[in-house]
Amino acid sequence: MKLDEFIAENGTVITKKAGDHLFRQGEHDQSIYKVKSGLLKAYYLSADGKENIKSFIMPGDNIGSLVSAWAGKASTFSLVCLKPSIVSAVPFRKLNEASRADPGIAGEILDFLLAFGMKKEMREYELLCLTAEERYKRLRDTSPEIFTLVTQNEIARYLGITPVGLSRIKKRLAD
Amino acid sequence: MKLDEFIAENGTVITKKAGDHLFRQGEHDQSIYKVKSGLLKAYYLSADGKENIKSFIMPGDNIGSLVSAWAGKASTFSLVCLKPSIVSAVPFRKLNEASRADPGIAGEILDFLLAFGMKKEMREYELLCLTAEERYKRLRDTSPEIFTLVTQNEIARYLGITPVGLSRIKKRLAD
DNA sequence: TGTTGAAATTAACCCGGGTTAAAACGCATG
DNA sequence: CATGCGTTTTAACCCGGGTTAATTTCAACA
Repeated sequence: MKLDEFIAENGTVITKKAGDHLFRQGEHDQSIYKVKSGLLKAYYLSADGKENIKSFIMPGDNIGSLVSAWAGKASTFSLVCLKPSIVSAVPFRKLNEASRADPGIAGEILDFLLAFGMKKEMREYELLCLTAEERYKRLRDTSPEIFTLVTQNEIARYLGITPVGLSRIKKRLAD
Repeated sequence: MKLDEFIAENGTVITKKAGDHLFRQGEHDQSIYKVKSGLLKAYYLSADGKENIKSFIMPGDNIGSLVSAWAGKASTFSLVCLKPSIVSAVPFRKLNEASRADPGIAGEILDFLLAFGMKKEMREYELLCLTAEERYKRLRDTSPEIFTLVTQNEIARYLGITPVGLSRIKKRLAD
């Protein structure tokens, strides 16, 4: 658990209320966050003001804008607390330096990135190959907890459809 | 360029004809491939036999099934040559060991995974937030070469629509 | 030059989900 | 208990893309 130690030593503990942002789309943010408690969501805001939810982030999860932290560009998404949350933030630069110096940390970061990559692959698969209805069934079967934590509105935006659309799907399945 | 050296030393050069597979969905494959020449595509086959293209892989690119190589599970996609191709394959295990031992290689693998993660994020964004028409325009503007390399059929399957749908979009835009 | 087969276009019909707006359902608060 | 506000449902209409099948285009080759 060298990585956790490193974050404990070098990270800043941040306490946020529901509705508070850690960063917003378009801003630069060089931190990687580890969630200690609470619930967050990462979302895109499209040109016409529509919200699309990238992911929900739960205690134990890591999150940060790779594009911003690594490539130094503006973040493509926003990160906001859905519930009061405590996270620890560590500058990506420090993490990167540490990984170059300490093989143990490098290994864990590697594992983390591989897990991250696999998760993204899964999401890509779902968005590319499955219908909205199939994505809904999958979410219901694999992450039922999420339905008790967020509104249906947000589930819909995560599935890539509107709340109205989701309501219809549920109705259709109830027959 | 320590990583390239490592692959040159430890990799196996493989020559394939157009149409040959490196691996198929459902199989186990522990290799990471670096493309020297040619053109490949990674694709999903859904239950009803529909093909969805995950990505095109060009010379210089790396590809492999993370799920299979790292987690030891069956690959979720197939990898096939669209043109005669030469790739070098290196077992993921060796790469992993090398990265634990050599910080230089670890650093490069880290960079690779970060770049990979960013690419996936971009794709997730496109599939989640953009319409098929917007995705088409984006591809046309950012990777025009691809249109000279593969059939429209494959462009469509990459965009997540049918060839017929793509033809309609082109028509619509031509006014 | 004509033939053949793959790729691309077009047309007709269908359907899932978007959009807008109205109704119904909570559930907290005074 | 009544009020009010956010969430969910329902309804009506629209539209993009799927599906199927016919047609056209084009390149390869005899």
